[in-house]
Amino acid sequence: MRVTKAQAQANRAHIVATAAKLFRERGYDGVGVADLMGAAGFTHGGFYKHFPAKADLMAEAATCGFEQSVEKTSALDAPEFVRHYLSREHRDAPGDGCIMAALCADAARQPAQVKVAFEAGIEAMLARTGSLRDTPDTENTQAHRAKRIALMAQMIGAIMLSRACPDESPLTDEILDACRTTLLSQTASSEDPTTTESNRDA
Amino acid sequence: MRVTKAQAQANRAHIVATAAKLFRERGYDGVGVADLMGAAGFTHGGFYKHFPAKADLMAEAATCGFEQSVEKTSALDAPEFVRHYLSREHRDAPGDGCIMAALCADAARQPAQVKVAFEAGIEAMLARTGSLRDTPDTENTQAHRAKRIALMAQMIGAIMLSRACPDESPLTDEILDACRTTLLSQTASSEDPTTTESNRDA
DNA sequence: TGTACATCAGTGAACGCGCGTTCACTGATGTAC
DNA sequence: TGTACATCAGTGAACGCGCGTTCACTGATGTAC
Repeated sequence: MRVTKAQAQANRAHIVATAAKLFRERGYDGVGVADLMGAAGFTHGGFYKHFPAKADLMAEAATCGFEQSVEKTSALDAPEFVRHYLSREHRDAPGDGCIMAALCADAARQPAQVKVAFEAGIEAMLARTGSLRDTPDTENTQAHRAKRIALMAQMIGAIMLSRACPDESPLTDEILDACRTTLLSQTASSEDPTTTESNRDA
Repeated sequence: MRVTKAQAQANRAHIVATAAKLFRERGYDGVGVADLMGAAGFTHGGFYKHFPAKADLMAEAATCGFEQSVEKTSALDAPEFVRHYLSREHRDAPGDGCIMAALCADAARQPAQVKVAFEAGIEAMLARTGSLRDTPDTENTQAHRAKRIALMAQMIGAIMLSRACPDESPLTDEILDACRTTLLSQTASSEDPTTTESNRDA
């Protein structure tokens, strides 16, 4: 049953991408190796032809997840980014959403290789928020870096809090709305006031 | 080996408190029933004399964790709260820290009873941040509730991001410092400018 | 280009282990008289 | 207050199960001649 070198490489990438999604949906402990390989269309035994251990896949899947996020974000300006991030769609689809909002608590309890991947990914996301569409070059300074960190922390915290509430709880939407309104009024105060406050959709 | 009714009640409370700490340190999946009962000074078999299942303890431990947080916070004013929450001490001691920062990602994947406990706890914490020491009554309005939600989200996100970085990474401190500085300059802009910016200790 | 052999991606049974939960048992506590 | 019996908190062995990982095996791919 040997397979082309190119095919093997593609299969490996497919396993990583599948893991990146499943881990975000169910957490690192919520996805077994057999689960994962089945979802990717293989049997579990082959796993160790690609990865020394599950923890190594966690680290690679994290890197993959950050790359996806950076890519998805690349065409947005700052208010679009906030609205997209703090949408109900994002909250309800962790598997396709931000890896930080889904897994950073899990990552904190994982071995070094996973945390190193998170550190690099967080740096990449910070760089990305510093170069969103229409961002003036003056914002790419050390002083504004602190503000971007605070922005990211708030959005991640909002999604996580929102997800921790029962689906039918009014709090779950209120948290997203409150943070979106707060952030947009801060952002837009220096430019276009029409895009703030009243915008409560996705 | 039967035990006084009062003693049994005390033992039960001790198990819940032990769980509240261990869950925050290692996550719900990181603490087994035998682990937990051992840490509380019992053997595992007795667990089911107190709780129908592990998930029920998770919910009770969550309620207990929120109560602890509300209590600890009761004597602080707003800047003290921010400084305390975003300290290195808090980041490095999740077992004694905020349950939201430690477990809200885990809670999002747990059964309804756990998420209901989180919802109630989040409400309680929101009420608490609305009545910190020296808070003017004017802040206890619907409009300020949104700001308090945004504040909480940011602080929770900051601790989680910080914990996801490797211990020796410069990012882990930078995240706390950036969020503390940003929040204190917002808070203090309307009162005392001397307590802002330069304060980089716990 | 054709043949012979080594490689190795993927298979599926098997491993030891720890998990949540159950159960028969113990013996001090609580209760009924 | 004293006695007889029921209750039940806590014990520790046992349950089935799914976990991460290992291994002998397969057979198409890659390579050496």
